[in-house]
Amino acid sequence: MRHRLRTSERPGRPAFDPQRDVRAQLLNAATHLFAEHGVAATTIAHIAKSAGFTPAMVHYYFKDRDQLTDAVIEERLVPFISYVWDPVRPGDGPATMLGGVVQRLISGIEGAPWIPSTWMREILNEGGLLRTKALRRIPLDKVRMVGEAIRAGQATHSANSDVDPLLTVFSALGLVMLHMATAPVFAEIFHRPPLATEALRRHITGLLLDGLCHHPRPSSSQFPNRQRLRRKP
Amino acid sequence: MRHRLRTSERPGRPAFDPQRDVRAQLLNAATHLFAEHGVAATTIAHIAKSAGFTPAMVHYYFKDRDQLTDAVIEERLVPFISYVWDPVRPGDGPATMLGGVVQRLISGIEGAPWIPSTWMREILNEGGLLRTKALRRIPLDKVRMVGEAIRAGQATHSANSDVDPLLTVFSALGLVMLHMATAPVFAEIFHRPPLATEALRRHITGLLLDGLCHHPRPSSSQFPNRQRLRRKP
Amino acid sequence: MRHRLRTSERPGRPAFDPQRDVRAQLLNAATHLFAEHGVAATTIAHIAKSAGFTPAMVHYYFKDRDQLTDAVIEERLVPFISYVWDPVRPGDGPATMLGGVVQRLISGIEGAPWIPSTWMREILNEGGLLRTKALRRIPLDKVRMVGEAIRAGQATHSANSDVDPLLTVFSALGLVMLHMATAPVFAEIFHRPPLATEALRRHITGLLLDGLCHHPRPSSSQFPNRQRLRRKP
Amino acid sequence: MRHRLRTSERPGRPAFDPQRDVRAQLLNAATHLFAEHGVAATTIAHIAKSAGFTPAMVHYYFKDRDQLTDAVIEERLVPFISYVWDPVRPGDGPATMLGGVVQRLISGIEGAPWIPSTWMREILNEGGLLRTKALRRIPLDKVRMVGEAIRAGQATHSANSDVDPLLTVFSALGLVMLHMATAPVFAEIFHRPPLATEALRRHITGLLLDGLCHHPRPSSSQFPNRQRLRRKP
DNA sequence: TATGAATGAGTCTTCATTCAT
DNA sequence: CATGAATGAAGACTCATTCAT
Repeated sequence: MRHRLRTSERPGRPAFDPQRDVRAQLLNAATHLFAEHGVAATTIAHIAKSAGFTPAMVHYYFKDRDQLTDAVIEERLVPFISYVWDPVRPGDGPATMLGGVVQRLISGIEGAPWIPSTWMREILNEGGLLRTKALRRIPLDKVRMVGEAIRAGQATHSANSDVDPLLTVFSALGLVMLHMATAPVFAEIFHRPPLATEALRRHITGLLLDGLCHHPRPSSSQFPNRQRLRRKP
Repeated sequence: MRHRLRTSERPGRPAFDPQRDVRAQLLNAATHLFAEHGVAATTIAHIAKSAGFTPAMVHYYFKDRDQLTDAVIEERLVPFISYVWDPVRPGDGPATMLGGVVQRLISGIEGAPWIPSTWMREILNEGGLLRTKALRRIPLDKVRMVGEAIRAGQATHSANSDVDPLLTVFSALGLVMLHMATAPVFAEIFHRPPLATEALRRHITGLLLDGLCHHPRPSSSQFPNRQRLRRKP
Repeated sequence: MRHRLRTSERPGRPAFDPQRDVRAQLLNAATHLFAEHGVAATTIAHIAKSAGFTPAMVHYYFKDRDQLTDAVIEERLVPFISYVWDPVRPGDGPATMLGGVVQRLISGIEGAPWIPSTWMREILNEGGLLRTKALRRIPLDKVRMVGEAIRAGQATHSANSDVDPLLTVFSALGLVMLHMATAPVFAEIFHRPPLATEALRRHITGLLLDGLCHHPRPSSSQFPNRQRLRRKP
Repeated sequence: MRHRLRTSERPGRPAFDPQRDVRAQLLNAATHLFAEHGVAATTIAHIAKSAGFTPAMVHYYFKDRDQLTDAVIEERLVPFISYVWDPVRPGDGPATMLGGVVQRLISGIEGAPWIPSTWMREILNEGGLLRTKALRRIPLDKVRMVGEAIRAGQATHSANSDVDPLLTVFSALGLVMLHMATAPVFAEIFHRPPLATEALRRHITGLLLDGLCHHPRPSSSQFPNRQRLRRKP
C-alpha cells in the first residue's frame, strides 16, 4: 500500500546499478543515507521511510544492521571497485594507469555519487563503520601494480622521484574523492557555478601529472600525447 | 548566537593546546572521540568517562550536545585554522604561499592529530555534523588570496594552466589531511613502516608543485627556497 | 469454544502417538518445543522450522497461537491422561491403584518424554500457560476415587494416617514427574550414569509405599502383588 | 513522582528478606513476577510497572536482563539456599537431616512464596532460564552428606533399601516444592479449605519417612522419637 | 561545583498474524 | 495447499537531558 512512494531511478547509469525490486530499493536508500549522514547516524527507520517501506521490511530483507552494511559493501561498493580497478593491466606506463583509474573513478562516481563521502567518512577514517570490511575488498595487487609502474618510471627518470610511488595511488584516489565529494559546497562557498566534470578531470590530472608549477615541455601539456614518453622502451 | 561562556585560554601557549581544567579536559576528550569515532557515534557518557568525569558534568559545562560541538569548533578548530592561515600574506608567490600552508598544516596536525579525520568526516562531508558551523570559520579571503596568486602565476606562464586556481588550494589541504589521516592504515595495509612526517611532506609538496612526471630542474628554479627545504643533505 | 477442526487420529495406535501428516508434525514440534523451552519462549517460527515448514503453515493449520495450545492439550495431553487414568477402577486397594497410576505414568512418559517438564512448568505452576485449560482435563472423579481408597485404608489402619489421602495422589504424580523430568540433570550434577527407568520406578514406589524408614516385611504383605512386580529375580 | 506506588512489604519475614530501597523493590518485583509468569514471559516493563517505576530504572540498576537474573539468584535465591542447607551438619541421622531440611524449606518458603514455582519452572526444568546459574549454587557437599547418611542407614537396615539415597534428597525437596506451589490450586480444585502448613509438613514428613502403607511400629509413628533408631551406634 | 537518580524519546529487533498469489 | 511478503505491536536497551541535593 505504501510501496514505492518515491523511486530514485534515473536512466543511463553504469553497470553496477541497482535493480528495481524492494530489496534493491532498500539497499539504495541505505547506501545513499550512509553517504549523506554517515552510517552511525542513519537509522533503520530512516532507510525504510526514505524507500517508502516499514522498518520491519529492512529486517525482513537484511536480518540486521550488520548484514545490511555487508550488503552495501558487497553489492554496491565491490562492483564499483571492480569497475575502477579491473581494467588495470600490467605493461602500461604509470601515467596511463593512473590516468585510467582517475578517469574511471570520476565516471563511476557520476553514476554513484554516494561513493566519495562514504569512502572518506566510513572507509578511510579510523573508526569508520565500513572500514574493516571495505578495506579487505581493495585490490591490493592492482594498487601495487600501479605503484610498481611509478617506481619503474622513477628509475628511468621519467617520474618525479620526490613522490612515494605507492602513496601516489592513494593521493590520486583521494584527490578525486575529495573534489567529487566537495564540488557542490565548493561552488556554493565561492559563489561559482559548479565545475564541469571534464574541468575537474583536467584539474586533477593536471595536478597529478605536472603539479602546480609550469613546466615548459610542450609534449607534456596534454594527457594522451604523454604516453610515448612514459612508456618504458 | 555563537557563545563562548567561558574560555579559559591563557596567552603564551600555542593556541590549540589543551588546558588543564575540567572544562578543557572534557573538551579534549570530546575532540578526540569525535575524531576517532565520529560525532554521531560519540555519546556524552563516552566523553565524560574518557575524561574521568560524570555525564552530568558535561552538561554542567556545556549545557547540551549542540553547544559542546560549538565549543569544539570555537576553541579547538578555530585556533588551528588561525595558526595555518594567519601567516598568509599578499605578495608572495603561489608556491611559497601553498608551501607555507602545507608546512603549517602538517606541523599543526602533529600537535593536533584529531584534525584530519574530523576535517574529512565531519566538515568536508555532506551531512557532516560540524560542517555548517566549521565552514563558516574558513578564512575565505586568505583562500582567495592564494587562489589569486596561482591565477596570476598562470597568467605569466609560471603556473600550470590546467589546474583550477581556487580548487588547487583545496587539493593541497585535502592531500595533507588525507595522508595525515591515513598514514597508519596505509602502512598497515601494505606492511610498511609508517612514513616519516618529513617524507610525507616531501611527497605532498613534490606532487603538488611538480606532479608525477619528471621535469628538468630549471623549470622549478622559480621557487628557489623549496629546494633547500626539501632536500636534506 | 473448544474446537477440534480436524483430528486425524486413526484407531489402533497408542492414543498419544504422533501422526504422519503435516498438522501432526507441527503439533509434535510444538509439543516438544513447549516442553524444552517453555510455551512463552517458543515462537511460531521455531515450531515451523523445527518441523521443516513455514510459519504461515502453522497459522494455516491452527489459526493462531492460542488454538495451537488448545490442540496440544486436546490431542496430546488428553490422550496421555486417559491412558494413565482410564484403567483406575473402584474396588482396588489404595496401593494397587496408586501403584498402577505410577506404573502407567512412567511407561507413558517413556513414550512421551515431553510430559514431565510441560506438567511442571506449564500446568502445575501458577501462571503456567496451559494451566487453566489443562487442569480442566484432569479426571477429578478418578483422583477422588484413589483418595477415597486411601482414606478407607486409613480407617482400617492399613494406610498411614499421617498423610492426606487426596494430596497423596498429587504427591505420587509429582514424584514421578519430578524424577522423570530431572533424571538427566541429576545424573549430570552428581556425575552418575542416568538411572534406569526400572530403578526409578523402584525408588518412587518404594518411597511412596514404605517411606524412607525400614519396616519389617510383614507390614507390606497386604499388597502382595507388589513384591513380584518390584523384585526382578 | 511515581515512586513507590505500591510496596509489597509485609512484617515478620525471615532473614533473607529484601530491603526498602528502589533496587530492592525492583528485585522483589522481578523475583515475584518470574515466579508467577516465568522468566521468559516477564518483561522489563512488567517489572518496572509492578514496582511503580519506569523501565529505564530497571536498566539503571541492573544494566540488562541478564544481570537482573543474576541479581535474583545471588541476592534472593542464594540466601534461601543458605538458610535451608547451612544447618546441615555431619553426624546426624538421615531422618533428622531430611526432616530438618524439609522443615526449613517449608518455613523458608512461607517467607518467600516465589521459591517453589521458580524452582520447578526455571531451575529444575531443562531449558529453565535460571538453570545453569542456579544449579551451581546448590551445596552439593551438603546434599551428598544427606545422601551418605541415608546410605549408611540402608547398610544398618534402618533405612528402606529400595530407595536411591541421593535421589531421596531430591524427592524430599520436590515434594515440598510441589505441594507448597500447588496448595492453593489444590484447595480450589477440590473445593477444600487450604491445608495448614503444619498439616502439609505432617503429610510430607509422613510420606517421606513411612510411606503410604501402615507400619505398626509405634516408635516410628512420630518424628522426634525416631531419632534413636536412626542414629548409628 | 558535582553527581546520583530518574526518565522520555528513540533505536534495533522480534514476532504473531494477515494476505495475495 | 502453501508460501513469500508485509506489518503493527511490543520488547530490550541506550542516551541526552533534567533535577534535587
